[in-house]
Amino acid sequence: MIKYYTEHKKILVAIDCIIFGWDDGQLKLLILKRDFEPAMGEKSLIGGFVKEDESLDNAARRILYLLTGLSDIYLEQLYTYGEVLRDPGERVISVAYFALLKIQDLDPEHVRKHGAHWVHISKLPELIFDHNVMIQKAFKRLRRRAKNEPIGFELLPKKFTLPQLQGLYEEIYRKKFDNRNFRKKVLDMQILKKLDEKDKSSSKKGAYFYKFDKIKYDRLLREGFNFNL
Amino acid sequence: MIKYYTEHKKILVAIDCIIFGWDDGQLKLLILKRDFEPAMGEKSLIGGFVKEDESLDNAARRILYLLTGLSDIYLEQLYTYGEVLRDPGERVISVAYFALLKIQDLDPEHVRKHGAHWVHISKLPELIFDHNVMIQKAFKRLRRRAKNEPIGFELLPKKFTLPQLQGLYEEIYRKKFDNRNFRKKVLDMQILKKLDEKDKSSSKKGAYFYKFDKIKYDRLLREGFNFNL
DNA sequence: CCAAAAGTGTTCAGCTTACACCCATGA
DNA sequence: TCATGGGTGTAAGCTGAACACTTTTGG
Repeated sequence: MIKYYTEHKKILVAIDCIIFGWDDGQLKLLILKRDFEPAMGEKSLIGGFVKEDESLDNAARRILYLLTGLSDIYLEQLYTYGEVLRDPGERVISVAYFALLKIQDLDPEHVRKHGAHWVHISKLPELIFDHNVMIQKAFKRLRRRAKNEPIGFELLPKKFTLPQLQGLYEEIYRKKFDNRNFRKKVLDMQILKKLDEKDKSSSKKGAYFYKFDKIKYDRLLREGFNFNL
Repeated sequence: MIKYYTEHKKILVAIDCIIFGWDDGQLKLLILKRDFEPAMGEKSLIGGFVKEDESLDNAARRILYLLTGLSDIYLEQLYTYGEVLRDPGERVISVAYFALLKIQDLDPEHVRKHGAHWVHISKLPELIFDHNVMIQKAFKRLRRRAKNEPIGFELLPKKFTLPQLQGLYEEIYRKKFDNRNFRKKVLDMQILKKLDEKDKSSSKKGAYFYKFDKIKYDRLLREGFNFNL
């Protein structure tokens, strides 16, 4: 193969993943204790370097799979961080990815074995480099998406109750919603299937389970429908 | 300096700029005829490689300055394209930037000398690699921003008329707006200063010039105001 | 029987949209 | 004087926000 760009310098390219999960009524992030220099022992996002023969998206998927054992994670490129001195080890450009997963799909052992753990978004420690900045951006992206795309369902279990869904949104937007208005808006979209089953785990009366109806959602999309919460 | 990441491969990182301009009532893009291999002679976006000692943002500014002679351009990172085979010359990751400028600030000679020219967005030719995809994304970004941020004023001259502003928005959204509603909405935001001067170039009656009042806009922002059109 | 969470409708305000005519002026 | 583009107000519909009580049932 002829190389055309030989006069230009190459640069290390990394991936960092901001992974959101929803657990026990709380929005959490997956954080790692770094086991290599520089900054060994400090807290960081999950990351890795992009290989010569893989796309950015594939690199992100590989890194996520390595750490979670999951391959069907919601994944979206977030932003690329390229300050010259952002990594004290060497010049590294980092492409940040935004990921959502259902914590209950995860093998807790697998995660712990890799030194990762979940941290509530209000209790984030100081992370290395510009990782806290990345998280800020990811959180904004989460808010925008949650308003306009049905991505909340990527965090909840397949079967969820309306109080759970509302709790998730209240955590994402850090404010309370009126439950009558919230339920009305969600149900009016007609993208949820009500199940006969109830979740009795958090009340005596029990709350009906719902499922996100992706087929119907996709059909409505084609008809010009817009998700809006 | 100790190198920590020696086992990882480096990759070429490029910048590509999607540059919007507003001229003669039309939304245009700045396009280049490529003067190096591969794909010499084909049409492309303005681009270049990131140097070892410059940030991504600075690389984008450098490349824009080189081509336009301007340094106060609206500039925003758009997305990073990283398919392995996107550039047939070699593996290159490209960070796309989204830029807006006032065509009348530009020295037409300077631009022409570099082989660049403006193309109306509906008459875009086939560009190299994934550049057309980048433009699609940039156009979506433009639409989102134009709705929620006062970026239309980056494209218009300092003094502009309301019919001009409306024309710009109609071109961005490819649809007509009701002029009464449009004017009302814009003026209600109270971020335009009406001048005494009129533009008589496109009608006998003449249309009043306005200026975007950035000071006032910034003050309103701090008070929780949101631009919305 | 009672505590605790689930579920349910209506009203009002504000915003968006639709819509048509007069004004100023240069040619 | 007339053709051309600039400028103006109002009514109807829709959407978002506020608001309080009944239901269910395990303990």
